[in-house]
Amino acid sequence: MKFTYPSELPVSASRGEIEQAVRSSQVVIVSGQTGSGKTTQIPKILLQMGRGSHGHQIVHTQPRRIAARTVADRIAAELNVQLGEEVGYQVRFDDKSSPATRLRVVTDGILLAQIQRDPRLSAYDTIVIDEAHERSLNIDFLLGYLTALLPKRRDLKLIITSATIDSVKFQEHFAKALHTKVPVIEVSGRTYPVQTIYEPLGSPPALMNSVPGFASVQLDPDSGDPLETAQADLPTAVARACAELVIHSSHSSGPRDILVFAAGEHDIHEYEAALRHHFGPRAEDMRRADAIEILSLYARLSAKEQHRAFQAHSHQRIIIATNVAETSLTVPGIRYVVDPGLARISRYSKSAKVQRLPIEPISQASADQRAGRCGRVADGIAIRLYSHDDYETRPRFTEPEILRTSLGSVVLHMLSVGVARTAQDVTEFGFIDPPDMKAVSDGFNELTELGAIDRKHGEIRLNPLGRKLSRIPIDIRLGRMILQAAQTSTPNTLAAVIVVVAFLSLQDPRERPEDKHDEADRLHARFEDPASDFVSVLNLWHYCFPEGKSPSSSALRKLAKGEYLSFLRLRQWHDLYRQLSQMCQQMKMKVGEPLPASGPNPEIASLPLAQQGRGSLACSWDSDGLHRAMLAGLLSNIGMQVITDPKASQFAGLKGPARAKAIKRAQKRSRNDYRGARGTHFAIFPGSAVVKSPPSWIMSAGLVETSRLWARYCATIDPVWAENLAGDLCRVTYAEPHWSASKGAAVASSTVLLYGLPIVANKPVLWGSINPAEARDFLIRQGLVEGDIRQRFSYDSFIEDNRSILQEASDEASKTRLVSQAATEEDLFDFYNDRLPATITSLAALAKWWKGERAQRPDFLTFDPAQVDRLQEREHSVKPGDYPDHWQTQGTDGRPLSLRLSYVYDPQAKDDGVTVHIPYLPWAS
DNA sequence: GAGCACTGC
Repeated sequence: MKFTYPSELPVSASRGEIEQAVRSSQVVIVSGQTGSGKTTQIPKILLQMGRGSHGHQIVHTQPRRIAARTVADRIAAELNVQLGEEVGYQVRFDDKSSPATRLRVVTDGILLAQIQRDPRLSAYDTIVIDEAHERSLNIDFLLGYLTALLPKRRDLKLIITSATIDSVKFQEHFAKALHTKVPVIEVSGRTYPVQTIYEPLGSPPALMNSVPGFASVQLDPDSGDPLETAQADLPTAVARACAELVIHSSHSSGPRDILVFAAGEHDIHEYEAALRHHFGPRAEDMRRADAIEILSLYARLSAKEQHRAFQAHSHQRIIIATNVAETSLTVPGIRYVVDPGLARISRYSKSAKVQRLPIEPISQASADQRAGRCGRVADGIAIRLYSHDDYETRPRFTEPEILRTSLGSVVLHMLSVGVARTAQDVTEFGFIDPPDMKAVSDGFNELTELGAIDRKHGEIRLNPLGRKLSRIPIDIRLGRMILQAAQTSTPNTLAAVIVVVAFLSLQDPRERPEDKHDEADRLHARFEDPASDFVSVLNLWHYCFPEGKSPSSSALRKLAKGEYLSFLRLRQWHDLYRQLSQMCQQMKMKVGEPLPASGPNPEIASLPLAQQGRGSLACSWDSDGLHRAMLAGLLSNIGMQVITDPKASQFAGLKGPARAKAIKRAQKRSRNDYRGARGTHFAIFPGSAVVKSPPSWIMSAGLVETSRLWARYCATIDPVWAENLAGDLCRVTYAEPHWSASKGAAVASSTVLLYGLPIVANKPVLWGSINPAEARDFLIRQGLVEGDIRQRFSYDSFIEDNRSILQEASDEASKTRLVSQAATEEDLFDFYNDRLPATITSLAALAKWWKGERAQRPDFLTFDPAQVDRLQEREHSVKPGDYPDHWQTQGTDGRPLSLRLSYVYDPQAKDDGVTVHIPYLPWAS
């Protein structure tokens, strides 16, 4: 290794200071703007100091994969070593490191994952967290974890690099937590000055006014709009700012491209239309000498379309971009920036528990970052389309992500590493900005919904499912689907679920180029399944990866090109599928093959690369199994269709065909309206195939609120599936309890509610069982729905005694109580006793028979005679999904044996859950 | 009838 430090990089001058700080302190903060060279030079300084040796490494984290690769590449080149030897990198699917590696550049997610295996991070003696000011969930978790770890590992050094303004916050945090001095080393940037100009809506053209003689310059000779035109809206304000900058550029030399920031795709189109209107032929005819090329840039664009912004070009350019251009992508040659000051920010709604994407004013830090994008090649100018006062009143920083997302995965991670056992542990963990109690308890609730945790005496612990879940490197809801699929007996269902889960964790590989929407839609429609977007996904998979194998790169590239699919994302999809299925195999799950549901769709069969002969294969996984497994992760994303007929008054002003058309549209719209969990309302996203004929019940993989609450990918479900999966999340209400002479039983109508949705409605319940799932099951299975049970229970007296009370009970709660009391153990006993096979003469035989019953009905309470003593405890808390029972049989000694379980409604119980008293009496007659 | 950007054992 050869250590040289380019003298033109500002950080080189601070080398001595940095070395000194790292020697004397455990935590060092290096702050500096882009271009200071801190990212590449600091690791070199550390290596030269001798860190990253004696069996320990230096780990350097980057927020993005590409960055991790390129940083490692550049450092290796500067040190003149082979990449993968002393300097290596590790990102998902790609590990270029060796035993000789002393410096490992990784994404922050990789380091986070390593904590699980190696909680003390003993592989490292130095950790560099780069770009800490981005404050992503991963970075905040890492910094929080390291806050707790550093006192236990005095030999471990932490270097944080960040933008200047954030460094104070990091310094204060670590100084306070570790009771030491935390040096901050300021490194100047190597950027050009940027002039910031404020032009709020309706104001005169400030840039031109600052240049004598320009005030009356025409925006463009062809459009005839003078610059003074008061701009009432953002698109015209954007156009005027660009016009000013174009004029400015014509009077100066050097780069002249303009970067316009927009909040989203919709805004991009609006700005583009305004710009084309203003620049007229100059924006159309690229053969003109003064042509202006208008491009857009956002993440969902195809690779080819994105690439255009980075290609060399001769004419002036205006690039309209979303936030991708703020941090992830650096557009070269930008001299000017136009910043309307808005962005879509992801927020988590605490009341509705859904993700929201509102358009909000950006923070000062974000505005400065945007302005900084034009100072990289020459003196720049940034025009802000809001006032200086507006800027001053904005928040200093964008709220860190940890305060804006659901915390389920953070909590899961903390439980699995063992740093938290209560919600308080989480809020008191060393986070720089600790989330509040409400957000944390929501995180715990999410884990409860997924069945990942058990609560005991105020302490929360991961159960086996939760422990497995924490090992699966994907979103926890998606991980839950995998674990559920692993439990189902149908072969190959797990493989199908993995295909879908992998799809859902990546960007959709289906592309829709702006000018070819229709053709792309038409081609993609071949894969559509009208009832489930997830089956569509599988159809796409079978088309792209017949036989489950990835075709050669060139074949896949060719296929992708003609089908409006992204080659890169298809490959990522396949990579992730492989990673997940290998992992499942390691966790001893039977994966199988994701074979087509029912042979190829005839449409698909006619396509060139289609797998012929699939039709002869029997269905290898069942569609119900796939959807049931997925539902385990999506319980709070179910929706019930609400049809409200449009009112005539809505069409009062319309006549004839126009009226008919409006009514039809309103009717269609009214069918796409769903009541979701916790009183929310949502609609199927127009891109989903399910929207064409909205089913009465759906589940959705992802609810996001923008213009309204949209369900992105959907599938039809049978809501009854949710009942067993939800367990004690379900609430049961009873109505109309009465004595039915024909059925010979107390009968009530029960409704099972999940998050306020009636997943099982108006089902008759016999004996007022508190477990309507069982009762319903019984009624159907035993053919008792129409009621042929002879009246032989001892209900008469109970009903006689309580008839008036039952009829008078007005509120649901008291009805519930009464009906529950109606279920006495005698009734259960009689019923079951009648069904016991005569051959049973001992508890062991009873258990055997019972086991057979359970095989068919897996939610039965486990009954093991060996555990009988345990049941003698006076009180047990039993989930409604469990099935306590009541048995009597004869022992080998001829004496009757009985296990009696009875329900007792407990009005004192805080939850709607039911406390069950289980007196166990091996009867001695 | 239309959604910001990242990331993982």
